[in-house]
Amino acid sequence: MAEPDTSRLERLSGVLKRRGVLLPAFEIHGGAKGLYDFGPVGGRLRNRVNQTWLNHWLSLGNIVEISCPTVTPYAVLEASGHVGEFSDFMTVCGSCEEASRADTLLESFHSNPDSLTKEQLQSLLDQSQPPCPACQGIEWSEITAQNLMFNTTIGAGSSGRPGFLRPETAQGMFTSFSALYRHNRERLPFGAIQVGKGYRNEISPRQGMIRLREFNMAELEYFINPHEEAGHDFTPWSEQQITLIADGQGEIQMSFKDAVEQNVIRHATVGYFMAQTFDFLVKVGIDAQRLRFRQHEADEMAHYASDCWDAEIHGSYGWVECVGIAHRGCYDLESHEKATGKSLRARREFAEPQVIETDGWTINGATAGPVFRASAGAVKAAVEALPSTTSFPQMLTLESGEQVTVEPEHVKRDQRTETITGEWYIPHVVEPAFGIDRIIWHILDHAYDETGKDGEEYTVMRLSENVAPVDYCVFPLFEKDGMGELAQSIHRTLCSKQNLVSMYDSSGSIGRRYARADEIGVPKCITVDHQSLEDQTVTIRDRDSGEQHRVDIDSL
RNA sequence: GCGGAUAUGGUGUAGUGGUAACAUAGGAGGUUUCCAACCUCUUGUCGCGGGUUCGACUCCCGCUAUCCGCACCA
Repeated sequence: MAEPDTSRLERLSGVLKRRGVLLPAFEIHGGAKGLYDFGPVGGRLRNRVNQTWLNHWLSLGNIVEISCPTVTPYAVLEASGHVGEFSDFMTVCGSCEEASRADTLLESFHSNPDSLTKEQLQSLLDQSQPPCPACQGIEWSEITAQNLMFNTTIGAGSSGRPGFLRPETAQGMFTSFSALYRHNRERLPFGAIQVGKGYRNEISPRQGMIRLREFNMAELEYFINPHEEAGHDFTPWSEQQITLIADGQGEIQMSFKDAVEQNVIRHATVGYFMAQTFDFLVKVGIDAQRLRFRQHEADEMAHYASDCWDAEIHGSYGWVECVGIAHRGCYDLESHEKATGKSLRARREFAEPQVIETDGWTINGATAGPVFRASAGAVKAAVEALPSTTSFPQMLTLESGEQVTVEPEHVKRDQRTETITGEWYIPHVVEPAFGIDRIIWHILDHAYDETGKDGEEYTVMRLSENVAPVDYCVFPLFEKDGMGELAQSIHRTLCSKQNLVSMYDSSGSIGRRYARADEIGVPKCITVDHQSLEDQTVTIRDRDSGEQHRVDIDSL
């Protein structure tokens, strides 16, 4: 692997800033850490990547797009576990003032300090006095909770409710489950996708686009019935060898199909979405040779997850996690169900209806109720536990220890046959979560090519046509004899077409204009020359080959 | 969050206690029959806030941001 080339990184960042792709946000006010603008070129690029992502998943046929608020009530994120998970308990060294995480300090004093409450951590810290990793001091300040989510108040004054800016889009998909389930005619599997902003108040954002405080994310929540075999078709990827870093096996090369069959990938749906993710990333211009999937080790995974893989892309910052694909079990829906008491379940019918025969006794409410009053419920439970052969009157000892005599008129025979045709279950979820900014960074990183054209420095952004921010540049060879007017009219015709962006450029020599177009990755340049005026044809130049061919204006 | 370095046109750099230079880029015009050519004209800059000083881009302090280590990264 090549050494990180920092000067290439600097030149790339320079191009991105100069050409309006990525810029530090609010720079005239001094800038803000971890916040970036997508400029006039980058904004379009981001949109194209988002659109390609949406189309990629919508094409599967059972996936719908939704959009949920970024402002999220406290209770939602408390139920999801984020309030707990996103809090770090910090303590500060008394001698060198270095801040440390309390659970990290206490790792050698407890098997799982992450699971302790703030109070437990405090008392363990006081007892064990771990040395400061920076200065070996053992004096520690009181533990404080630091939350990595942005706090806000929803509403004003005393009626305001606490809330957060969402740290991920996923919770909206879970809280909307009932609407999604109904929309999908109450049939699983189905998925919901959403692209949008997420927020994490990182202590120390670094490395440009890699760790941001506000970021673009795209998530799919795919709801499945755990009682059903997944049955995915992996033949489209059968020739494709993928680099996998499997838990305990190191780096291996194999196809998705083999990985699933050999249980390296532990769930077929996870494998299927890994394959789909691979296709998406290649589609938007990620170099397949610099893409790998890394499995989370057992202790790295959230406790409820059964398998989790990260798609990692190699670029100027080394290998960076850009997509996480996790089998989350029923954790999320169950958490919201517990917190709200609302059912977030799907129905499955049994292959064979279950017949339950009941033969026993129950109380006659009209007679037993007035007699036993407050104990009537307990009497009912005791009577229903009796075998059908019991005869009355009968002395019973209730759970409370109270003794009662149940007379024949207090009871009636209960003989029923119940047929249960199915059950309500909590669906399982497979979640591919994409860090769009990180992917865009790597698209640019992989596309950025410094060629030594005629011994001079020359840069080309070899962006995929699927995501290129500008589709066409239209140039008049010279702005005279009507060439400018013809080029303008072609430019406007192209712009009026859906999902097409064209740029008109007439300043500077033709070579300079090609160079400008190459630098922002315009795939095709159209040039109007003298011949165009005579026979209504133009030349089209291909960015990567530099070759030109002549076509009719009407065929554009 | 801690330590170190840095901050000058759009970009990359030079430089000075008396308000700034070079390259490149941008605009207008000219020239040119297709890959950053050339000529003329032109636009635009000392991160922010204090202090010292007659005067601060320059010296001092604070802040912010960037880069590099350390720590952190569900």
